[in-house]
Amino acid sequence: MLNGQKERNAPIRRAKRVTISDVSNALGLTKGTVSRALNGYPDISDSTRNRVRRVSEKMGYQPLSHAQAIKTGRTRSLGLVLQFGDHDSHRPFLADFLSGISHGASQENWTVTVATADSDGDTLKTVQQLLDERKADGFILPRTMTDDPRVRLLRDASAPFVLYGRTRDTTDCAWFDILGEDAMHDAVLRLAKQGHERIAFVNGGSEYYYSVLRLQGMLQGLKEAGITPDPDLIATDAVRPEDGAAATRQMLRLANPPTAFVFAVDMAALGLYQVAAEYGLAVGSDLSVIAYDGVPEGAFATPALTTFSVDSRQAGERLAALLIRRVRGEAVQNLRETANATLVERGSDGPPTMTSNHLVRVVSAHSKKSEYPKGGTK
Amino acid sequence: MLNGQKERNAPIRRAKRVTISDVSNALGLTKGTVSRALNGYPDISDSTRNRVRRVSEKMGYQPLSHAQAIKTGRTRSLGLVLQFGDHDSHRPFLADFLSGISHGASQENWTVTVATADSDGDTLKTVQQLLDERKADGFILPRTMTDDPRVRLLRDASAPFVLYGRTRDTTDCAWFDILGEDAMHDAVLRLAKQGHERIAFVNGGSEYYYSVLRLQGMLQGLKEAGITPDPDLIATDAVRPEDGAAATRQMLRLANPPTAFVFAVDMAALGLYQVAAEYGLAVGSDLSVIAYDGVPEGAFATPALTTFSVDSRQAGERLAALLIRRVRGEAVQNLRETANATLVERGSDGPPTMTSNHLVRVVSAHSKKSEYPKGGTK
DNA sequence: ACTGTTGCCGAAACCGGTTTCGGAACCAAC
DNA sequence: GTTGGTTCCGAAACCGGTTTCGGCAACAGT
Repeated sequence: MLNGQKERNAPIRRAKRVTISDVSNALGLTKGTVSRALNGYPDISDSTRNRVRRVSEKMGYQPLSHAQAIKTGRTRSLGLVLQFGDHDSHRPFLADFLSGISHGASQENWTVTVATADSDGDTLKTVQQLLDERKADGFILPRTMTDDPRVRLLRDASAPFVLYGRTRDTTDCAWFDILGEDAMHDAVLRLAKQGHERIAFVNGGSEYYYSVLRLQGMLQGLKEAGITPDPDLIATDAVRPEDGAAATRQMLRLANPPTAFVFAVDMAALGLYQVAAEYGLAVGSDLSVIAYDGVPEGAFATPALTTFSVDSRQAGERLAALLIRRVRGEAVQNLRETANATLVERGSDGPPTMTSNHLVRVVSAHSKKSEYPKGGTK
Repeated sequence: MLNGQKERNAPIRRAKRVTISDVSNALGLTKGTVSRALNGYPDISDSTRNRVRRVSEKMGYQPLSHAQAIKTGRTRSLGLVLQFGDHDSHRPFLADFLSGISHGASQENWTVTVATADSDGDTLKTVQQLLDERKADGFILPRTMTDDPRVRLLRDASAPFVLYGRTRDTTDCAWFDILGEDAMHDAVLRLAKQGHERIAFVNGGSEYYYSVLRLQGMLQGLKEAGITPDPDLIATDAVRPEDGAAATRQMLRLANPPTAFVFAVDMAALGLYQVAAEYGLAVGSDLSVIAYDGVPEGAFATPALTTFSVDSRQAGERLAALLIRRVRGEAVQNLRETANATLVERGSDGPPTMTSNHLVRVVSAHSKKSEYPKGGTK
């Protein structure tokens, strides 16, 4: 679609910039020479190069990125396509994440172009468009899936990108990721040490690769704690409170319910609180829960949610740095970093106050009771 | 600072685009003519113009914004500089807000460039830089202050901008805003109707213009309810839970404490919950509270916070549309829109269970008691 | 029939950079 | 004193558009 007809624009009066010609005139050189000097071409003598650098710095010369782009195709801007859909995904971290990206970008005098989409297809379309319009030189891909169509698209277009998260096929992939598997592992061991023997795991969206990893970490933790995994105590695809509540409810109705829960996602874990209230169970004693993400909402729950918090700002900053290096041609093998989530100990976990056997009686008692009155939360 | 030397770039293989020359060749016209035809110059015959439009559409021609920018100075991108500082400001709404902006921008084939800053000075510097580098044709200014330096900067540079919020000096200002004053007014009347007679108001950051407006709305509400305002029941600069807690605590210790609170900011209102727990007061009955913003955290408090929710996505979308029209030269007088917040009735308000006199006894009893044990929240 | 207008388009300059190409100057070697 | 090879810079083309200017053809006026 062409942008319509009579789009007559108002003039923007802006301070006139110092151009490369200004610099070259001041130096008595041609603009071609100045350009080559500044861009590190080898056929410029050191003395001239230094002279050019000094003068252009003094004159405050800054090349106009879109003027360079016309020849180079590069804009010095990184693209970020956020997909907001059904569940709130990265909503809570967004501010920090963006702040980190922007900070990392501006370090190198780059900018950030963001766009949003509301479906996978929409996201791909948007990425493609940004690429076509040269509005982004490369992309940061948050929330990577096990098999990610964005990766396929960009790989095929041989356009630079960097993942926030990992993925199955790592060909051409650079990434930054938090070791969620380690966090899950630690969470299980912590609960086991507190005396829990029935530990449930409620995983996040199964399309995301982090789910694969976190499950692995959890299972490894169980193994080290000497607990045999029980398939009934593993749920998937819980990302919203409702999902978490459903999973919790189902597991509590087992003949041998868990006394502790590990959630792969904070927001899902918040659903447990609601179910606990329904059954009259105290979170942090009757029922323990540890989750992952560090969303602000967790701090406002009572008791506050023990969680593994990720530093989204750092993630953003590292991703920006990595992507810039990627655009500049560095090999992906050098561009893979990880970091750890940090445990925030709060009040939602602790030694169990009842055994699984005791718990099952409380739950069933409540179930019978609530068949008559319309079981309220209060 | 010049971007260093040997920044040798990797080639990006990208689908080759159809350029204006391709189109002009196909038509047997010069590229100048094609350009003028597409951009609505009057010296092109209707028949030619239509022919050009048809063919370029069929060929999928899309002008490269940075190629146009080199001559026009415009990139078709709107700038958004987010300031994250001390308190979390727009953190919770950011996702929706961005989504709205991005959506509004892409409607007209524009893009969004975002940057972040962590102080007022930093923000101004960033805006200036984006302007200098032509990375943004105009700016969306969220959280406008009564006297906003960003407005002064952009006004002086005669660069287009649009406010999210209003400000004192409206010269050259276009805006979109939510009528927070109406919300505050309605909140007061609602509480008054429930039977409250002592109604406190805890305002937000006093540098923001919304505080001026919301206070006005609140006072108007009191007036209509026939309640004389009490200066002791008005606090300011509460934007975080701690701030709200402090204000609440102070007012509860008055000889004649309020039974209801209106908060200008949700996050501050969450602090009241903590203080209520300290004093053993039940929110929603012993103490009523209504706030404003609609942050997700409010839904997770118990009881859930009654609040006036703002549609940030809509705000973003409208702002983008307004800014684009502004860049295209439309007069600011046509570019001023407002909308209303919508009341979300939840459990944090209701008829008072005690009079102010009764309340004061509960509070003082608790104060004495808590001098001995180390007063815990639990 | 001669002269102004007007409508419409081509030609060419321009925007601010990058990149290719060629040649002048200098040096060393034979 | 040629020749050959480097080193280093100027000249000019180029990128993909926009905008100014001028001129040709058609039309109207007298």
